[in-house]
Amino acid sequence: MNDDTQWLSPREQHSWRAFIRLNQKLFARLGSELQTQSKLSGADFAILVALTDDPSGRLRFQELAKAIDFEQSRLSHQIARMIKRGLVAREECAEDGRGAFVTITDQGRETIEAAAPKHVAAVRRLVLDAIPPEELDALGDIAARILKHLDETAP
Amino acid sequence: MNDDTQWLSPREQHSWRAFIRLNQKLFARLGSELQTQSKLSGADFAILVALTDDPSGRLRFQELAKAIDFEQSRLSHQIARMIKRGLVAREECAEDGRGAFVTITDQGRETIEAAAPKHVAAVRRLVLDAIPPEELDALGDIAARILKHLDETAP
DNA sequence: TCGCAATAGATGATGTGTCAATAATCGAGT
DNA sequence: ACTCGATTATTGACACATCATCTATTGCGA
Repeated sequence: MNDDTQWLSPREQHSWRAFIRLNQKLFARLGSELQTQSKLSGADFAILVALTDDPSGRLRFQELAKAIDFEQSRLSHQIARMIKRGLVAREECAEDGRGAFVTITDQGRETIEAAAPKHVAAVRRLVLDAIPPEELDALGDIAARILKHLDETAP
Repeated sequence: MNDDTQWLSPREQHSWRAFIRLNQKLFARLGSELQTQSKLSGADFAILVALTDDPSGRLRFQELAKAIDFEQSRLSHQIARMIKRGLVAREECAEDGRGAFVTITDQGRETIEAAAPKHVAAVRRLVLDAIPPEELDALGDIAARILKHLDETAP
């Protein structure tokens, strides 16, 4: 192994591993609470929130995909499953014969309205209660910084 | 909706959403680079690293599961797939008739030794280059704090 | 208006994660 | 020595993600 590799320093490694581990545990935990309390996956939740955020309660596939950062195909499968469960519906698009809207159903609305408070409570209990507001701000700043960098180093 | 819910303040929401989004994007990106450069999933990588970390290159399922924070069943499926690809092997355990070891194969070793430098480079390029060392430390501290809280609030 | 690249979305194959149920073995207490 | 609960790992079913491929439509330029 032609070793000009810049391995992580112990300090770097320590922080990086903590970060990785946090992500695995935290999102596993949040996902599992969502699942047992509200029968929703994280993806379900994100989609229902995005649809609720829009005044008309409906979005084109592309818009929705962009809003929650899903790939086209992932979204297509996801929506197919959600239609089967009655959470959303497909609606043909008049102006563009190829396109379609995704709309939230009444059942979808009820579901998200019941789920959201529980989810917020979980976030508060698991994360916000663990760190003071300044640190949350710091976390947000760092996240935003890395995100920006990621977008600049676009694939 | 009986609303005594403590919704997130705009400030909280801002930080929290950035954090979520970071996780989705960053790990998707790292995973996809790992996949295309080294034909490994994040799980494959974690397992090979854990096995390499151990001097004997072999671990009991339980130890391995604990080391990388996998559930039993997930690990079992994962190892089954990796055996099929020749990256690891199963070895019966003499002292405990129930148990088994997972050992890294030569091919597994070659694979991880080729993959690791590329992965480290990706972490450096995508993350460490985006933030100064103090912020990485801060990130590590916050992550550790939340992790500790998560373990205390055990499920 | 014809031709064709680009766009919108669907689909099937495959790999991955989770849950519930199962089977084998261990070990502590009787 | 026996029994029974705990531990160790596997399995099958299903939800989810990704990739490559496919179809239909649009819209642009010759």
